[in-house]
Amino acid sequence: MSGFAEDMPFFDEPNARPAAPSGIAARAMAARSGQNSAPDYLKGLNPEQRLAVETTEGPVLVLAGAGTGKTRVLTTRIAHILATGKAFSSQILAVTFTNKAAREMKQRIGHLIGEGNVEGMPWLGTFHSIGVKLLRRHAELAGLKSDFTILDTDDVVRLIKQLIQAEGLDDKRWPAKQFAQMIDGWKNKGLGPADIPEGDARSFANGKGRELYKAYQERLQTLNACDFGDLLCHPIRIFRAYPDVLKDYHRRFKYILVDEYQDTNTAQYMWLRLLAQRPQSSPLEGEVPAKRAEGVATEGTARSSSTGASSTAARTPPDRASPGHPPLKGEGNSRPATVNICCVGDDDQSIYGWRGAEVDNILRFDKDFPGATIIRLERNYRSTAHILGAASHLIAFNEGRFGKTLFTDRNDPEDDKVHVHAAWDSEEEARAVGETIEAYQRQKHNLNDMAILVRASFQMRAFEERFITLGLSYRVIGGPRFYERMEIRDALAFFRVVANGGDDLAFERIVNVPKRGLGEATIRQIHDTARALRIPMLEAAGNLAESDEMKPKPRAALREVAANFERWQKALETTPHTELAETILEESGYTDMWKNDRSAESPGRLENLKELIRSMEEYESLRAFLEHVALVMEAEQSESLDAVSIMTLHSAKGLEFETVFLPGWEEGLFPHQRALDEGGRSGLEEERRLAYVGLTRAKKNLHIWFVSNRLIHGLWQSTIPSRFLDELPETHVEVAESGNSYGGYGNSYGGGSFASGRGGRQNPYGASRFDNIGEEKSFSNTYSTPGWQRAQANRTEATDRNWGTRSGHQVERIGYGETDSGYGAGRTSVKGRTIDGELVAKSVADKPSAFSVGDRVFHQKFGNGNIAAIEGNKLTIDFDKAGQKRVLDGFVTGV
DNA sequence: GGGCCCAGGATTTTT
DNA sequence: TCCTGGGCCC
Repeated sequence: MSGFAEDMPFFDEPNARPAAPSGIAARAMAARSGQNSAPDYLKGLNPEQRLAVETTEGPVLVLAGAGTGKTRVLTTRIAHILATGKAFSSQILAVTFTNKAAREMKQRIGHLIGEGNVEGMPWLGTFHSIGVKLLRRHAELAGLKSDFTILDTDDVVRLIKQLIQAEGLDDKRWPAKQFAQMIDGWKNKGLGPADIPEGDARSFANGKGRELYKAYQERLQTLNACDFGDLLCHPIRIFRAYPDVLKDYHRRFKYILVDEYQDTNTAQYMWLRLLAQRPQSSPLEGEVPAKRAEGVATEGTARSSSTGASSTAARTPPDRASPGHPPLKGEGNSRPATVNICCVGDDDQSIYGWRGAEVDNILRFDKDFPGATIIRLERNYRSTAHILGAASHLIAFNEGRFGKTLFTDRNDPEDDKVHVHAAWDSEEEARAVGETIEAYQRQKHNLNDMAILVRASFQMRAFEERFITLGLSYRVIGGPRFYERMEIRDALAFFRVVANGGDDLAFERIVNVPKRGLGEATIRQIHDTARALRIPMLEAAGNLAESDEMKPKPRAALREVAANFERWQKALETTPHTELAETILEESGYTDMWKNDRSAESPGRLENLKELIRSMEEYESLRAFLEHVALVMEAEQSESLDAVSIMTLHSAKGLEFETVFLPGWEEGLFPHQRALDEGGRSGLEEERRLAYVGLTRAKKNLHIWFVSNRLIHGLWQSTIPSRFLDELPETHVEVAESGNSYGGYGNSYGGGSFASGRGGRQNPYGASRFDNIGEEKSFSNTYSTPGWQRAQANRTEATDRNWGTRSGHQVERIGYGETDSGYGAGRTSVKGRTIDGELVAKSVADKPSAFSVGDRVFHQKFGNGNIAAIEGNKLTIDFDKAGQKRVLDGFVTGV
């Protein structure tokens, strides 16, 4: 990564001299078709976008900054390839990460070239959906049948738990969930049981990690099932072991496009490389519009005749290209040995490293694909100059990046600077954000145009609570997904068994739902019988029901279950699937179960079940629906309501809003402590990219908040403003006077960086690994300024107050009235705060309370009340108005 | 099988 | 502090 600096001149090349060979070709072509009568779909593209669209041959990396028209380029590029007859839609492989992105692309291509023409595009989809498609065609090469089932995380965990128990291991000491994550991690890297590092193998299950992984894969095979990772790993293995198969796809795919390339993990990378590499590419390939019948995508893909023999040959290490390979630019017309692959992404928006994404993939694109054209899209159509200025300045603190600078032509002196606000605590923060939103609302802004983007979901609650009291409509995006709800998964399990009697995991899930008195013992018996006879559990249950090995009660229950499924399976052929689904839920007693349930959630669950049935209507058959569900774990949100969106920064990627609120910019929360502890410097850089993503979501108005006190795990902790605030450029930022100021009557902040001006960075408190990262260059003087030294000298538990006063003279009004005493930092409980694992703020939480039961006290938020109980410094108080609450004694005063 | 109690965990998330 | 999941008892 450090090598990038030297390579920089090359990276700048495409912009400096856009007329790379392929560019010339593209231009020539455009000229031929008449420059002035350029097709409609090319109109309105800027020169870089157009270059990205028209450079169809050879490897191309499009570095598309936030808001620079990435999707537009991708879709127009496809439209262009189709419209110019370079390939049929069935010869284009276009991969995305999410179904949403795939859907959007399909739609937009449709708009460009007419709906009728897109219907092809059979190979536009997510990595996983394309993986399934490949695997269904060649299942037998992976030891599966083509109707294999796809397990979700829940199934996987249950299965692993069984295996751990079968090994005679303590499933508490070795949690199945953890192992499932390990397997996932290995599969993200494309590693099979034989490939995993010895250390990894030893670290789990008393050194049995490898055997367990192997056992897991074997079990999947007997179940004729795959997990998500396998959808990529199996095809990789097949491609490696059966060159004929791979070659067939080489012939098929003339153009490969990849969206969000910075998010690819190693397995996805390997998969792409296999498809993209053309060892003996024909000189004509990709140039002659294929008018042969082959293009019509007959399903009869050449299959290797040698079935079985599931290959273990592919034990080669990850397919990385030699890093030292110099870029072969300007090699005239010689065609690189790779397909026409176009990857679009933004290294600055790589925020999924923690789940296996390798930013490195995008950073070494030109090494992997020598002769690559790199095109930067830096013209931003989304945000104001202030927002872009702030974002660019911040992201420049990262080292491992290509380096782009977004710019805009927009220059409206009316545009607001980025607002930074301080608040006392998270409630105050929520209140202030609420007020700001209402102020915007009064100016006729739509709630739909506003979003609150948080780092961690626990932050959402304060906003929700506040908005409920205000009567402000909001919608939470993300959270528990529809298909992850218990009732939905149960229902799906019934359907899965009906569609595929061999789906043991689904069978186990619902065999005793609703309760039929089939306890663990019975289930074990079914399990054992099934294993012994190598038959599905459903079948084993049927056999047992007819034998006399069972006690009468479970026997009757089993008989009923078996009869039910038999009946439903028959009905599958004759009954419309939505109708059948309803019947199943009725006859199994599942709907009744929830109808009889008196808990608060049951009406919602019944509603969800109805919704499930409704959503099935869009699919042709039960099987088609199940396939969809396995791959699409999302539920559509209704857009009709005008509401503020609340979501995590992660789920905000790719979205944009007129007005964006970014609360919680405090050390420990953002950047998140765990990211720092576990990810070190790259962890910090990823957090910074997350901040960058957050900033660049805003079109016009951007408000950042930090608080001095946050309730974490039930204890109030004093906090320090995020280092990212220091990394915002003064010229584009305005520090608001008070928490709820709006539209900026606050005076501009003139005291240098947040760090030096406010003192109290983390540095004073302990040795930090991160002290000299990123900021060192710009703020190398930070720690020697008089301000910092003063701060260090003054550093006491009352830091909060310093923050307060720093953020404006009106701090008092952040509280409610003249409240220094009530919130006196001296009595505020400060839970031990760690920096790099070191306890830096001594806990004062265990001092006994000075109050006694029955005392009349006053609390800033809850008003007057009487102390009902005391536990150390925690008081239970019956408030006159607010009811009974537990508060820390530092927050109340005697009356 | 249901309810109670205690321990442990409490970023981010797609497929 | 608050929620979840699992163990244990009736």
